[in-house]
Order: sequence, then C-alpha cells, then structure tokens
Amino acid sequence: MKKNTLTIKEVARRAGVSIATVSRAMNNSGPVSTESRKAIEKVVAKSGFRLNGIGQQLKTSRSRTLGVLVPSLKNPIFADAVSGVEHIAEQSGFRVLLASSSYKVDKEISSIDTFLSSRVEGLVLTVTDEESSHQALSLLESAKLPFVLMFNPCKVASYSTVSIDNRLAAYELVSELINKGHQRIAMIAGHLAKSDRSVERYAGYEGALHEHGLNTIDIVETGFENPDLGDAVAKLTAGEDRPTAYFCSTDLLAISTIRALTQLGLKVPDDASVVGFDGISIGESLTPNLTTAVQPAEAMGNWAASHLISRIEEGAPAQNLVLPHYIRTGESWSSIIGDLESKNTSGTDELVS
Amino acid sequence: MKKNTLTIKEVARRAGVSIATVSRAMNNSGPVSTESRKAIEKVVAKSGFRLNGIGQQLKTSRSRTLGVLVPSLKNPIFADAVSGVEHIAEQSGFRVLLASSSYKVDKEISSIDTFLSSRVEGLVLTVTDEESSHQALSLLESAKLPFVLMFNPCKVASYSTVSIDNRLAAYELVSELINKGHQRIAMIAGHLAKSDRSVERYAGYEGALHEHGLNTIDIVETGFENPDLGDAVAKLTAGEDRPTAYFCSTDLLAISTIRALTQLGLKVPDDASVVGFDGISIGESLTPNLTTAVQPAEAMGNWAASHLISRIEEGAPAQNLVLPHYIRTGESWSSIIGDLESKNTSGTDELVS
DNA sequence: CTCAAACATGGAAACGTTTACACTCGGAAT
DNA sequence: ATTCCGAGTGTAAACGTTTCCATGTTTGAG
Repeated sequence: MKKNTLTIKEVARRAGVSIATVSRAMNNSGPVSTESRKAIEKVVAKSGFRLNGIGQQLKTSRSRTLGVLVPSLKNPIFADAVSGVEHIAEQSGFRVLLASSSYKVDKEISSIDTFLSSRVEGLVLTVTDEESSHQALSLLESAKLPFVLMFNPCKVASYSTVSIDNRLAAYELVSELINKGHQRIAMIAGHLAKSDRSVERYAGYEGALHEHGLNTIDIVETGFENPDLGDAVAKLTAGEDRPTAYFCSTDLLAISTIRALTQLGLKVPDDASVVGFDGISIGESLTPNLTTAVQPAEAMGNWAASHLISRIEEGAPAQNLVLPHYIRTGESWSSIIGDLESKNTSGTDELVS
Repeated sequence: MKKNTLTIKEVARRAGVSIATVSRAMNNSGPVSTESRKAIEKVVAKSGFRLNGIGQQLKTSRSRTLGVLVPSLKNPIFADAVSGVEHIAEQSGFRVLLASSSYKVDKEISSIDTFLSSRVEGLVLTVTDEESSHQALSLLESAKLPFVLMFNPCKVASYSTVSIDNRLAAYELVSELINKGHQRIAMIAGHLAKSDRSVERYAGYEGALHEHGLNTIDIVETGFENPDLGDAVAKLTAGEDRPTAYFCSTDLLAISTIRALTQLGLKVPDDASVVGFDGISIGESLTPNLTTAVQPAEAMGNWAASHLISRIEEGAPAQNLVLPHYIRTGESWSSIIGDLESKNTSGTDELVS
C-alpha cells in the first residue's frame, strides 16, 4: 500500500529545488528564476501534479467555499436560485457545497453542522420557515458565519436577506383578479401555512379580498411536491357558487390546479382563472401560459452570492434586499366583467335558489 | 487581530486533558473516562467547538466529498438527478461539491480541475458530449479519480455510466406514433446534434421511420434553454403536407412545441401530436400532459452516487448500468388512423390545391 | 498476592501546504 | 572599493487534526 499521490515535496525533489520554490512557482507568489520554473513545469507536466487544496486550506485557513442550502432542488425556483449562486461563486473563485433539507428542520440543522465543520466561509440558504428554523439560524449566528437568507421574508433586520415582497405581490395579483371581476377567489397553498412565504402570500390574498369587501375561501393546503389536487379542487368546484379564480401560492400548484380543473371539465381561463406565484421559466411556455408573480430567482441567487462574498472579503455589513417582483401576464386568467351579471342573475344562483 | 476560532488544543487545555483524549472523545474512537468526557463535553457545550474538518481531511487524507457536474441546473432533468445524488451522498456521510458547465467544454475542464484540487473522492458528471469532452475525461482517468457518467450513453466500457437506451426509447416512441397512423413525423432537437443523447435519439427516430418506409423531415435544432420555437415550427407547418406529429428530444422542447403549435391555431393532440423525452415530473401535471420517454433521473442520481461510493469504499469495479426507460402515455398525442383519409382528401389539401 | 489483560491517558509524529526569515549572489550606486 | 538592494533560494515553523506508541492504573482471574 504505497502512497502514490505525490506532494509538493516530491515535486521539489524531482525538480531539484526546495518546496518553497515550487510553491512560489505554482502560485506565482514570489520570484522564481526561469530555470527553476522550467524544471518545475516539466515535472508538473509529466506527473500531473496539483497542489493539494486541503493542505492549502488548512495552512491559509481559507476554504474559499460557500454552502448552499435549499429545501429541494426539484422545485425549479430553487434550482434556478442555486444556479445563480453557483455562477457567481464560480466566477469569484469560490466552490459550492450543496445540501437540501427536504423541508425538514432537523435536516437543516444537520446540514449546517456539516457546513460548519467543513469551514465554509459563508452560507446561502432558504429555510422552510424562519420561525421554526430559529435554532438553525442562531447556530449560524453563534458560529459567526456570514449567511444570506434567500426567499425568506426578512424578519430579523440583522440578517442578510434577499427576497421579494410576497405579501405585496400576492396583493397585487389578487387585486388584479378582483379588477377583472372575480369575486369568489380561492387560494391553494403549499403544505401547511408552515412556509413563511405562503403565510405572507395568504396575507396579501386576504388583504386584497377584504379591501373589496370580499370573503376568503377556506384555503386548500397540500404537500410540497407533485400534489394531487384532484379531490380538493373537485370539492371546491362542487358548491353552488364555485370559485371563478384560483390563486396558487406556487407555479407548480397552479399547473396542477389547471389540470385538476380541466379534468373536471372546466376550461382555463374561460371557466376559471388560475394564477400562480414564482415565475418559473417553464410557465411561460405552457398553454395557457401562466399569469404569475415573478420572483427573479436566478438574480436572487446572484445577489445572494455576491453580497455574501463581499461580506466575506470586505466585511461588508449585513443587508436586506427586497428585489422588485412583477406580474407576468399570461393566458391563464381572464376578465369576467361582462359575464358577471348574467352568471349571477340568470345563472347558477337563480337555478339553485 | 486575534485568532478567535478555537482548536482542539485549546479545548484540551480548558478541559485539562490532552488533545488525544479530546479527539477520542469527540470521535468516539477510543476509550475515554466518564470524567474526562464530562469535562470535555462541558467545554464543548460552552464554546460551541467543533472539530475542524479541514484538519481532519488533511490528516486522514479523506475528504468525504463527491463532486457533481452537470450542464445546467435549470433543466429539471438535471436538477432531479443532482437531487438524487445529493440524497444518497448525504445519507452516506458524503458532502457534495456542485458545479455546472453551461454546456461548455472549457468549463467542464476547469470544474474538474477545481474538483481535483479539492480532492473530491469521486465525481458524478454529465458531459454535453462524450466525444468532445474526451480531454476532460482523460484528465479524470489520469488522476485516477473514480467517476460516473450520468445520462451519457456509454461509449467507453471501462467508464462507469448510468443511462437509458436513448436510441431504443426514441425508436419505441416514434414507432408508437407510426402505429397510431402518423406518417409525417418531425423531430425537434436541442442545439446542434452536439449532445450525444440527441444523436442517439435521432438515430432511434430515423430507425423507426425507415423501418416503416417513411422519410425523416429536416431536423429542427435550437438552443438548450427556453428556445423560441415559433418561427421554426411555423415553417414546418407551412408546407402542404405538414407533420402530424412532433418528436421532441426533450420535454422542455415538447412544451415549447405545443405552445408554438397552439399559437398557430393547431390543437394538440387533435391537429398534431407531440411527444417529449425525459419524463420531467412537471410534464405529468400539464394539460395536455406529456407523452414522453421517461428517464428515471432521480434514480439515476441515486445509483450514480451509491455506485460511486462503493467504488470509493470497496474498490468496486466500474460498471455500465442501463436503466429501463418507459413510455409514459399522456394526452399530447393521439391516433389518426380514422382521420387519415378524410384529412388528406377533403381537408387542407383540397382547399390548397 | 501475582500477573496479565483491559482501560485511560499523553507525547509526538505525521498529513501537504504557505510564508516569515535568513541567506547568497550579482550588479548598481556611491 | 564599499555599500546597498533586489532577485532567487532554502529552512523551518506553523495550520488542526488523527493515531501510533509508550506509560501508567485498574481489574479480575488464578
């Protein structure tokens, strides 16, 4: 059992110089004669030697590594954000260590634990719910590890965060629906109002409705991934005054909702409007394409990474960034102003009462 | 400028024991008296000390880290696969270092370079094209780093690979279309036939057509991400005998194709059938939901990771795994047996000529 | 009571780097 | 001639661990 991975010491020996010279040559960190350099390059080329990053990290006590923690890679919104982080990190010479929490607090904590012992220099993360992840975050705080929350609405001002105004975006979206004549608007949300984002979006939804004297409908909650909305939506549409619009707290949910409605014989947007939230790029290519509140996920990832790096490198202060969202108008909603009276007077109501 | 991160030495001092004892206590790697253990635990709890992973890695010369390299995280098929890798890695006590190549060979190489100096113990990767990534792969070979190719059809038997039989899957899918009465079947493919998978799929497409004495149609090539297929598809449908079916080399492309067709006033699947490839989960929720050849992406990631780990841990030999694919039947295609004559005689043709 | 096994412990040598420091040269400036 | 400087180099001390080894100190069996 021989050690076959060669070290700077061996390279130095073969090139007939000292290890200090090899180090200087390979890092361009000091003067090296052309002669020595040649000799070293020759040995390196022949052997494929590369400096052991772990040795470097230990000696310099810098890992040049960022941790990234998201609930799941299977939701494009997170995948896009991670992609954004990765690009900036890469171009700043940082490596990216990845973990996912599956929306579980204990996995959040154990991942952070791993990051901490890996000595990442900073962390970009999205927690399921800032409240219940409090333990995880204070772990980070006490370790004095710079971190940036992504997507999570900022609750604690001293944390670095990048997010959009979920409440406002939801408010705008639902208000638009109301302007288009919708009065019965249902909300479909991810599992539990356990996600702080869902909670905010619900608040926006509620706010918009109340402002117009309309009532909310019992929220439909479902799992985070690949939910089967069939039954839930069927129940909603069964009542005499079924919703004319569905506000989904996620594009993925909106897509499922559209399918569920179609399955029930309802056409979107003719018989029901559906709006989503997130603005995943696939939503633009759908038929009908989604009306949604766009979170610039990749840009959020970009910003999170570069802000984190400037905190690391220059000791920049924590910062809360609220990125602008916008409503991307698609074909999944429609106006029902014209239809309103006919529906209400001669339509279902009459028939039933 | 004080070093404030404390070390095992400091903990040992505070607990009044030797560093060897602290190490044994924290790793459960040797006998430690209850007394010493108590003292150490107390110091650790108070200070939040954790062993420096970099020191450990250096000393043990194990990084317990896997590299993962994919073209892009923005295609769900890769995100799912990475997710699969991450889960297995995590549960086997491996960290995951992530990089993406943006379909560029030079980024593949530089990422591998980074992985190599990070001393990852193995690498899971998807290259854009095995041919043109030859340099990158031989870099890995000469570094004797175990790696597993994911998605790439295996060309070199000595490499570990996990993929499906792209050619066969495409063949089956297109054959099915032919069975359903389609004669003019177009193929839409990702940028250049530069992707080895696209090439295989084209071969399957061509094979199925030729076997039935049918002709291929000039392939439509487009970029990898968010392609605007409008023009290309418009051109295809303009001719007198427009395709009745579209075989897309990717679900993402299929979705865009459906949109393009709809935009042109054609209904899917009534006026044209569209089939995809990949089996991204979102495809199931669409309306119409996609008929597609399913690659079990997450399972591929799982297998890639566990195989890689067994190569690392037990020196298991390289292995080529071809996972079964299957055709997921959706609503995006239809049979045109019955319609065939009526369409051709009384339909568009008559009108035009 | 003796002796070996088992337990507990600490000292010290790695692991592969970077880098402060000291040293040797020439040659340029005095 | 002397001084000074800078380029080029090597030695050796870290960085924070793990682990081999040697050294007690208990125990329990005989």
